[in-house]
Amino acid sequence: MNKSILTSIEAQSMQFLDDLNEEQQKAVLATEGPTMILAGAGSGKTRVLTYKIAYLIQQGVDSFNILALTFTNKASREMKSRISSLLDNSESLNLWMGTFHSIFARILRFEAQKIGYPSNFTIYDTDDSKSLIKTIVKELNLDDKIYKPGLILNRISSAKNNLISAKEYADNINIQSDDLQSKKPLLGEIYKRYELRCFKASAMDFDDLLFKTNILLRDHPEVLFKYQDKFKYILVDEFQDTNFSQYLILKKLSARFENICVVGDDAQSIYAFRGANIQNILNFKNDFPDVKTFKLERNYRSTKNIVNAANSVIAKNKDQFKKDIWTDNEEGSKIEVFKAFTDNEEGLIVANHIFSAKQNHQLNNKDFAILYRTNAQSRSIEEALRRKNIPYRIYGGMSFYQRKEIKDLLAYYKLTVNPNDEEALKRIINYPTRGIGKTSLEKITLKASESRSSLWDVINEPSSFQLKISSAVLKKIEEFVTMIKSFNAQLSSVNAYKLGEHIAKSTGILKDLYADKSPEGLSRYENIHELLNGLNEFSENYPDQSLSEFISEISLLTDADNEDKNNQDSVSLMTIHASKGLEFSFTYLVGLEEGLFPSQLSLNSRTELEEERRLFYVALTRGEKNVCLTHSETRYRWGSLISCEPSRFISEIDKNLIHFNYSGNFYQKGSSFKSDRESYVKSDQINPNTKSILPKQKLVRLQKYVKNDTFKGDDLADLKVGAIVEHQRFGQGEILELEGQDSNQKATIMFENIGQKQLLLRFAKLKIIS
DNA sequence: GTATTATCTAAGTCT
DNA sequence: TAGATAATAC
Repeated sequence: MNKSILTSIEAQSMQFLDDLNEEQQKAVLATEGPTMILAGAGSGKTRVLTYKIAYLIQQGVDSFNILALTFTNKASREMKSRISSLLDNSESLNLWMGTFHSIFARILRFEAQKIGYPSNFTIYDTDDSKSLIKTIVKELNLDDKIYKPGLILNRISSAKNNLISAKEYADNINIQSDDLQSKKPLLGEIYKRYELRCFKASAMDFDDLLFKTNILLRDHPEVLFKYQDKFKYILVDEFQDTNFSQYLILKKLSARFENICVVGDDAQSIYAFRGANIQNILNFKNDFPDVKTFKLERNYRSTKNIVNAANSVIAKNKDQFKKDIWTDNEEGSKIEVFKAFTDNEEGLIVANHIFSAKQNHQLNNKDFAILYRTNAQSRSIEEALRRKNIPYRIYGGMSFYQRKEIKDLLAYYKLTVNPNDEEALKRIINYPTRGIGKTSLEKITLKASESRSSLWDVINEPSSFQLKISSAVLKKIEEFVTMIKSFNAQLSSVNAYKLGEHIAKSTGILKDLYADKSPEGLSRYENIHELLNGLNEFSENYPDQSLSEFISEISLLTDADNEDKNNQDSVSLMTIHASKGLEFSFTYLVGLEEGLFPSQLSLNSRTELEEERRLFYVALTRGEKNVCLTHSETRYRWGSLISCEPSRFISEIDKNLIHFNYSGNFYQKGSSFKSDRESYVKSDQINPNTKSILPKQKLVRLQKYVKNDTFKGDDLADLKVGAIVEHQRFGQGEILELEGQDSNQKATIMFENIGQKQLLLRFAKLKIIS
């Protein structure tokens, strides 16, 4: 071997390692065999993963043989680009890197036939799943107040995450008695039907992507062998948040080479509710007895005060691994606490604090983050930021792809790709309205379930199902089918953007939204264009990919994956869950109140309360320089005002590390806080350039009112206020008021027996009595 | 079948 | 409060 090449490689690897501390280096160098890296918050675990992959490639491992599972697709993009710059080549593009869901969706598409699915299967989101469950509950004539779709989906989801099939679920005696006790004995039956319907619709839900992968690897040894051989090195980020289903996939895939490296922090496990299991860390030690373990305990992110405050909180949890997180960073300022009287005031306090911190510390908006427990809390914060003219961006919440207009257009795309997609079909068969209404759809659904066919089968050949529908409607159905077929025929021949645009135009969606000139209508129209722009971008980047690939791409996007298009400098608003892995110079934690954080629903059990505490730990450790906590004495919930106690988590922070920005006893209400409060509220001046913060809904109502109120007095038909008229059904009455003109003229009539009614004269057949 | 209005009920976190 | 559903009118 040429010695000079070897030394240059060695020199390069040395360069790598120089960026890492000793423990990180050891973790990177341990490439062979199972390794577990327990990495505290801010200890540079992403860095270790990135360097480890770069090191592997540099050591001659083919990048095609590396599988890396990250928590978001964005994280994977960032990691890839960092690896590229470390290696100064484009090898990272060949890596199999992404979220569990997107990686295994990709594999499932490739191997779909083996488990009886077509490769163009669609992915049902939560709304689709709930809607399907709802139909099933209705079909079984069950009470949807007992069989709530959301709860049922949770139950099915956790079954799937524990690899319990519908049949196993229904046959299991323990589960049966559980469900009987909760008065839902037919859950197993619903699960069975749900599975069948998903299969008929060629659809998989989120959990299926993992569940079916397990089935695939279990029932097809040759497939398992193929991927075992392919993924010679497997790396997993955020291992503490993997569930049993994911763990089993990892275990199977790594069984041959056992080159598996997992990175995680039990203190940051916050997804138990979707099946994540800290026990996986323990299982890992059992399943891979010769595992090498590394601990990263040095925090590079936060000040001493923040690190110690977080440590003092997490120490209250009984269930945890011993760790000693420390930092060499400056001491920094104490955790600050502010109290507000209302949730709106809480928003103002935060907005004002950001406003002055920005000036005092010369910071940009993007150095600030406001974190909350529930998405609903963002509203009052947003309003305050708008008043202070501080640009912000919300991550999560009602995400772009969940909007009605977007889902409508996407449903057309989905149906084009997979006509069996029942939820997509139901969504758009009568949107824009084409005269195929509820009754017709019910008839079609009935025929479909009678013959165990898909809705598409029925409408595709109505005659062979003896569908009893008027010929006029039948014709409309036929037109609809022809339209979808024509889209489908263009799938492989026409560019994705061209076809997508064609669909938006020819179905009338664009026209329909264009016609709506209300503020919401306008924004819906813009949203459709945004989707089309995204599609166009996709088409330009991947010219040979069809609409089909676009659909599968976006159905697994996390909200954190969406890049800020304008790359604006803005304050980040998100739930604590969404903030995992991120860091911000100034972090605000709002709504620290009992019943909100910790959540009311977590107070029943220690395990759930401990998860809330870990969540608080995650939140605290996002902050680099400064962490502010706020709580409010009152808060609107379900439209009514409730009073709130400060969260127990505030008092769990070491007293020496926290500063209450209101004098007097913390638990004493009222007090001299008032002066603080006044100074905050006073300094808030409404910027005249800021748009009205009147809710959109109200604006619309106002416009409607103005439009209809053009009182013109009597018009055609000689009808006057005070005239006595007779109506076919309502009998005699007196005209109290007339409004509108021509064909829109409307009369308010007081009928003798029925009382006051408003009728459109165009429709109401009235005889004039006097 | 469609459009408007009235009533109900729900918001915990995410793929 | 606000979105979803049921009721109502044509």
